[in-house]
Amino acid sequence: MTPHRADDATINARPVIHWFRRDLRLTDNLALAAALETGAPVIPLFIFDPAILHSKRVGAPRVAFMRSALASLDASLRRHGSALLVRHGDPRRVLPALVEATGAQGLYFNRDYSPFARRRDAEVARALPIPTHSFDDMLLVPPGEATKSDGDPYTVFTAFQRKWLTIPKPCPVAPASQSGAFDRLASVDSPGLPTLADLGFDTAIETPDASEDSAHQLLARFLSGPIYEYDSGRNRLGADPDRDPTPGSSFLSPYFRFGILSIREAYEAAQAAHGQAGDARARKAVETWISELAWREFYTHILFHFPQVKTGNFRRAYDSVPWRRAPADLQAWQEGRTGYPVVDAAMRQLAQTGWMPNRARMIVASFLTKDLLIDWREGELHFMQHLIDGDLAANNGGWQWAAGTGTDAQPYFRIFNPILQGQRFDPEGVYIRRWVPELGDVPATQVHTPWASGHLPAGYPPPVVAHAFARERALAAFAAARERRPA
DNA sequence: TGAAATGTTGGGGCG
DNA sequence: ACGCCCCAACATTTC
Repeated sequence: MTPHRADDATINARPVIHWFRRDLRLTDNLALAAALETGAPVIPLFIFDPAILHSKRVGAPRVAFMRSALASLDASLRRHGSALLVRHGDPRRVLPALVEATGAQGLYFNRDYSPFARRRDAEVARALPIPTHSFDDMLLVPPGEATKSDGDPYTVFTAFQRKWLTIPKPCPVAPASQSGAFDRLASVDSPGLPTLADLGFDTAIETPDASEDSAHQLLARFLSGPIYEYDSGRNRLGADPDRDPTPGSSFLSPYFRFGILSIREAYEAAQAAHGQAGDARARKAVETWISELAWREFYTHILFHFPQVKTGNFRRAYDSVPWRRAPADLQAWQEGRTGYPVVDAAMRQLAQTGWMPNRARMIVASFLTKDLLIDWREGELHFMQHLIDGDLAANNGGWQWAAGTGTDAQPYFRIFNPILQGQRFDPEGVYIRRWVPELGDVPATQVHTPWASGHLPAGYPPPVVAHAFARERALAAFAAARERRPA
């Protein structure tokens, strides 16, 4: 390392700020690395924005998970002789004040492509007297870089992915080049993190540890075997999380959501796994997992190019679907009391853990939008309030896909049968019994249709609606909407 | 990353 | 042995 010269010290006296947002890690963080490379002291900053914290889409589970990530980040920074500087308020006011107080000469952050964040960041840049430096860190391919030959964004996933796969992906920042650079972190006098109660959330579920180490452990375990069976494993709802915490899913989504794990690192690791796969089937499984990364990028691009999907159907043909206002049914779904065991198991897992496997998400989304004919926005909101990985773009995309209203959505007549889905993906009823204790003694032959035995176990409700009836009702409602306004 | 309805085929029971 | 029917198993179409 080159010794500092005196004039460097003078130049470098004025610090720069790294503003952490959805990149809560020190490893392979583009904006942070760039800030450190300036040679100036780097002030690591996080801002709790009440506008986000108190929005109806934000719930205690995700805030608790994020707080865990911040605590871990703060601890890491303290090991480097620094600390996370925490501020509360509107960044458009907090940042100018902080720049004034510290004499900072630059602001560094990684881009967030959501409509809210883009507007905020533009206004922040306008409000500051110093240059801002932003980076494409969150995605392997940023919005605008995977478009059709005429420049239009893709709205069909398979076409998007074909293109996405051909685009060279960035490599992780070499860790060695950074390790010494952490010496540049400014010493920060921070009172420490607010508690959940300080942030206005009284109770919260127990969340997974949100440290970078935990993310790396999950990734390593997933790569050690499950990734080679991912395409079937992700559908096994009943795998035992005590014996195998990452049975079929990677469980990395909450870590990607907050940038606790670098997407470049994960992609590079998956590419390596692909090269080491034993046979074509294993290679295909790895490709399936990589395509989930592509889905994440696809939906981020979709929200970027079509911000109106946040509140409206991507396919306007379904604008007149007569969604039912059925508060009791909605509540039964939210609380896992629909009388359909696999639906109830999944909804209770969500309430208790803040997470669900993707298969379960598809099942409960189909049930809400098709069987109950309740507006996908209700489901999207509930998911955002409970999911620790809740992300506007991915969640919205997933819900509109399930409802049939989205980009490249499944056709409206694809209606999941909650009994068959349970039998297929939880054949022994292990998943159901884990989350629905009332069904603990029901044998596998009855566990998906507990009403069929003639007497329901105490405390477990009869089906909220008969699936065969509900299916016909949904088909008629969607078909009528299409007829009123063809696609 | 559907499910149900409808169509086709072929084995086997039976008169 | 033959024709008839039933129906499981699979394929195709429809929503």
